[in-house]
Amino acid sequence: MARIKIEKNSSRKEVIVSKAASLFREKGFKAASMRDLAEAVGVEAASLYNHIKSKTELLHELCFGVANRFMQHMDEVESKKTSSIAKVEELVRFHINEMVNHYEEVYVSDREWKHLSDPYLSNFQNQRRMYRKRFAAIIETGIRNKEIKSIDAPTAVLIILHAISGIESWHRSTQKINAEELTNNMITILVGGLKNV
Amino acid sequence: MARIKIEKNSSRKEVIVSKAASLFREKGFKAASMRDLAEAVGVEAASLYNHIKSKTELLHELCFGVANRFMQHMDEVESKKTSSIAKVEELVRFHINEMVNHYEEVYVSDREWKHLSDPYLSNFQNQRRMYRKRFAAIIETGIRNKEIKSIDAPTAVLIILHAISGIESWHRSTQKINAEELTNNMITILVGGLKNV
DNA sequence: TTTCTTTGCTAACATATGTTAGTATATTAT
DNA sequence: ATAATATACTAACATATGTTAGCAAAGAAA
Repeated sequence: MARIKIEKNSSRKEVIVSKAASLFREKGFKAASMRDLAEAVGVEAASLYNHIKSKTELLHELCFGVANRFMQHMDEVESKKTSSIAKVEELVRFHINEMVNHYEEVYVSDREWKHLSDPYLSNFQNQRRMYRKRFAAIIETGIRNKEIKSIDAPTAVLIILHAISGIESWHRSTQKINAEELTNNMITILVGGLKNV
Repeated sequence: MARIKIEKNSSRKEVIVSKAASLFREKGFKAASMRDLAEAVGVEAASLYNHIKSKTELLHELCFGVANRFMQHMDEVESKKTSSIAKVEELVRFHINEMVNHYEEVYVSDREWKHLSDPYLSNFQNQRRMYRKRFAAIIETGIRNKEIKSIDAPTAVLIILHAISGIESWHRSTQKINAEELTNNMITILVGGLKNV
């Protein structure tokens, strides 16, 4: 009888969630079927329901898992006593790092959250809005301090976040430059583009 | 009997394609059903098939319509005898403009092309790859001329294109700054981040 | 071993979905 | 007015999909 293989310190549910991430990334949430997922996991579709409640639950887990990590990091950054530009750089580095190392989950959370349903949907949207507001506030402080060019802070946030999500293309490209070089290039352009000379 | 209303100089098919764009943008290609589309158009689902061949055809029309406009613009830019940085700026302005004024189509083309099927899929992917290569080539020339910072050109392209696709968030935000201001801010950060000082 | 719990399987369901057939009704051309 | 064409409608189909019910087998606990 087939059985879901687990690594040490991981539940069967975690295996399913992880496979779901890569499937949702590849095909999109709607287009990825539970039968696809079952096959990826090596089991029949019905068997998945011994471990999860529903397909949507998989999306919850992924989206809120990612959102929580970012929120927690934001807390940490805000509490530091560094310059605004340093904070921005740290946020950017964290985003890049997450996108490089937890590609599938972050990507899915970013692109597929639309398919959440209330109350999760509203909750997620609020978190997202809050995160961006806090990011923008840091930039605004930087502008007042003359560390950062005088630009519209929400626009800057929007540019930064979306630019980073472009790492998706990097992941799929055949001749990748290495991750460190990628990070440095992104910092140069994004943070460099903000800095007051 | 219900009838699809058309404006002057537009076919019924164009009305359908346009409504499809906004539906695909809102719900995603897979999640948007032909019945949804029919309702948006004001007609029964089966009636749509007097004008279109299939649901996928709608996606073709949208994706290739957008891709062709960008390709043609790239031809124009390349043939100009301006500096590299000016070319980059013109490309960026065009992208922003398209994203602001043809939001739905551009967005759908950007996010939903995965659901094309071969041979269209490969064709689209090739066009996309080509476009980016040509964009990167312009940046590389700029680097050799010392107009542009010494960075990895493909990474720069990736950042620029994805940053612009972030205009999606701007479109949905309640308190939008105006389009011109948005453009200027984006140019400042993106082109400013590239320029050699 | 015996009992209990976990995990898997087959079968089936209800529903949603893209699409086609066949027919009726407008609109346009003769 | 008549014929021809374009457009719409109802009904139905085949298929895909999320999920549940009921049972079997495997592993852990006693």
